[in-house]
Amino acid sequence: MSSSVSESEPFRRLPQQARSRQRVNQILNAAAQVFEEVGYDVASTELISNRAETSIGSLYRFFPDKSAILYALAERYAQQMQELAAAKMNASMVRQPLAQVLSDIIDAFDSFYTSQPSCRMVMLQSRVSAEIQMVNRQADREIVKQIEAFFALRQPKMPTEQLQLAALVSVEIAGTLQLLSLAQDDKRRQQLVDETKQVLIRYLAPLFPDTV
Amino acid sequence: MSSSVSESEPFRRLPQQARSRQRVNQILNAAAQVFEEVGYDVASTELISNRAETSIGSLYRFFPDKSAILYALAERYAQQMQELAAAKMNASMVRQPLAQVLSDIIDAFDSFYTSQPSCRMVMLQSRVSAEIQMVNRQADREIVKQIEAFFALRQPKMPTEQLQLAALVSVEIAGTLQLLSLAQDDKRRQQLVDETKQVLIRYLAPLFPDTV
Amino acid sequence: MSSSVSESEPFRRLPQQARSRQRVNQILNAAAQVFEEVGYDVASTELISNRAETSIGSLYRFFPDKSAILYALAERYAQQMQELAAAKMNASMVRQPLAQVLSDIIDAFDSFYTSQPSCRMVMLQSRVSAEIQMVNRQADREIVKQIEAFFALRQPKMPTEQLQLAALVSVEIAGTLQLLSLAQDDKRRQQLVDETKQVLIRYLAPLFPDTV
Amino acid sequence: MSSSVSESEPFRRLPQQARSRQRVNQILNAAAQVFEEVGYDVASTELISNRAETSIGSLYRFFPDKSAILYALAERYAQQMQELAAAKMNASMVRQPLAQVLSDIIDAFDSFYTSQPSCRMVMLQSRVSAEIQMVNRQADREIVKQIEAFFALRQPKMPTEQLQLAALVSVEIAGTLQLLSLAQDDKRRQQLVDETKQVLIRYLAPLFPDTV
DNA sequence: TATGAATGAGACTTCATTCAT
DNA sequence: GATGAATGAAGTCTCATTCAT
Repeated sequence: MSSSVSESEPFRRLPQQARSRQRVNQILNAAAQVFEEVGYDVASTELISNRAETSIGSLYRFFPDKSAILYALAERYAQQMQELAAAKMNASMVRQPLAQVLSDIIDAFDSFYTSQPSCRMVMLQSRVSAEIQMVNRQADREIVKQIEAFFALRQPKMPTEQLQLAALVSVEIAGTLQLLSLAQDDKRRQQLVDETKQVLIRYLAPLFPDTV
Repeated sequence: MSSSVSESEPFRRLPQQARSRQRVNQILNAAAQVFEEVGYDVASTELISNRAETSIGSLYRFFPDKSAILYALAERYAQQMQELAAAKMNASMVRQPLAQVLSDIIDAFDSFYTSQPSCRMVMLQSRVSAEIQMVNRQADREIVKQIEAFFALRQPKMPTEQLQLAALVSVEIAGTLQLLSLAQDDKRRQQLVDETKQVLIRYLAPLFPDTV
Repeated sequence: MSSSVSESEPFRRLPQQARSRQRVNQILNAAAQVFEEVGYDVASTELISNRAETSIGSLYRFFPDKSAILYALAERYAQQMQELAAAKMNASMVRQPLAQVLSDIIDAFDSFYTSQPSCRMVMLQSRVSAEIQMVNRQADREIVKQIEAFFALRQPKMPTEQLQLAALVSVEIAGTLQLLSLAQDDKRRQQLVDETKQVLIRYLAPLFPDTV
Repeated sequence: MSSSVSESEPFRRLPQQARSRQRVNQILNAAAQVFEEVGYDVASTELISNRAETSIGSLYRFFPDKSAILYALAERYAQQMQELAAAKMNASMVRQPLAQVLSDIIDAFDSFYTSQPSCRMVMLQSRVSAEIQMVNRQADREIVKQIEAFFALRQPKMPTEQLQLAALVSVEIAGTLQLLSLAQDDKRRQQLVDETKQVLIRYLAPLFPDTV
């Protein structure tokens, strides 16, 4: 079985891992599509593996069960968002006006969500599932921490607890309004994006009085 | 069939309706418990009917399928919340300071959620399910309209669209932060409740300059 | 409950029975319709009782279970056919040519079946059900006996066993071809009716050489 | 998926097909037994899969629902009968006396039915079910066509319509009498078999005057 | 390692039948 | 007697997961 191809393929050391990673991504991409199209509950593992052009057996090689796919997907999106946040909220932006930074990051997230239509459903569903299983998704915490760190740079004297709270509340607000905006038509979505900026600015301005 | 006995025995229908309503409530209460305990997906109609001390057949007499129970429950909660909002935001409160009204209503919702532990899960899950089925839950819209009307009383000159947007955004923010707060310990929850008030006041104050 | 109408209805002795009979007929008529429309298996007792404008409880007052309705219906049809056969095959027809008698009776049955569209399904289904339960429907036997008796009149010297066999075979043939004919369009049905006459004449002629 | 492995391992598909076919046959054989023992309605798919020593899931991999099993079984029997008819009624028998050919084929069918006790029930039930669903079973038509072709060989000048009618009527008569005979004890069954031959000979003789 | 046939627990649902009113 | 809500056994079928090839 394996002997018939043993000489024909030159490189095999690294590709092993690379192919696994590729396979995982195929599956995640397929799952993202399928979850978006029919919802998590209705999506069957068979449908996902078909869409990924793999077998169901391969799917289970990489994911212990169906929910693991959802979580991995949520993790992947969360990581991408974290990178986005990192790019827009790093130390070099500390001197920028807060309104500018917020506006930029919210626009960036809007672009991201818009270009990843499945993200919305994955986020919603993984949130509900995580709730039920009382799982605290690590990636979510990360982004909050990042923003907290950014806030700390701007207001070093503020107590950690308050920084944390502000970061958490900001992320939560931005998250829901974002999710809400994605269900609307384009005009309405833009309104909601703008309103999100307003909400956050007004909320945060008193906390960062000299850097707005 | 039902018309042929109309002259005799005036209250035959009524008791039946009452019993039906009671049965429906038994089932909804049981479902609320079960959904909270094990989550919507894991909850089986059999488990719900057992918990309701009814037969599975009776359950299916009143609800076409499991999701119908979820929606009915969400509807019931939504209606209760609507009544809560109506009580706290009626015309007689127009002259009260906005901060006061907001604080009261947020506290009221906090009490409500706290006393109805299943509400959170039901809201989360029905939101996700509704998303998938693109169902726009009427009850959700109602509460937004109510708040919009309240805002209109305080700022009659504001364009409808802006009123709408402010109401929607406010409801959405209060909703998530509430949901978030319920997952926390008591101290943290109180912090989040207070922060919710802050967020909304700061967001709404510029829109209602003379009535804060 | 029963006191409120006790004086208003004058006659009550006989009507008791008469009403029962009427109720039974309502149910049988409804069942005939429903069986024809959706088939025996799919027909639910609730649907039948609704169609009969009675309650399901009443239905079960008169029939111990669902199959009893089918059998009662089959019995009713069988009895009607028996009467038909009796009318067309009595002693006064012994001197008529056999071909004439056969033709008349087959036409009579054709009219009967055509006017009772549900008969076909009832006969088919009750036959299968009876097969399974190894029930020998009495009414079926009756009609065979009747024809046997008629044959005996025309050929007194023929052994009973042969008479029986001829009667059974004739009834069976006429039955299937009839049932087959009813599934065809009008022209084809007439062809089959005519062919049925041919088959039986040719089969029976040698048995009744001097009375064809 | 299936194309990417086409070059290696030439018989991967074949064994699978063979196993599938075997599995299908297991299920059909089990179903035949079960249908005969308890009747179609009472037979459950679970019972069938147990009897087939398979899982219910496998059963549903091959058959969409219970009725599909019945139809497949009916189809299988019909095909076997067709082959039987083909063997007994081919062109080489055209010069044989018709009485001989009929006798042979009726005996052959009698042996077939006797050796396949479930056949009777399946035929009866599938006929009723097909009636209800207005399905015209192809296999039934085939055998009629075959006999029609055989008749045409013997009487080329007879109009097609008459050939068709004669074939249909013959099949129908042989079918019922066969089915009837199977419900009888051995002696009676033989009588009915003989009588079936008589009926058909007398019916067909005038149509094929020079080849009886 | 990849495959996909096989598994079977368990979900949803129906409907014949009962029985309190 | 009549009613129809209630019952729950039993059915059909799905799908996450396993495992032989």
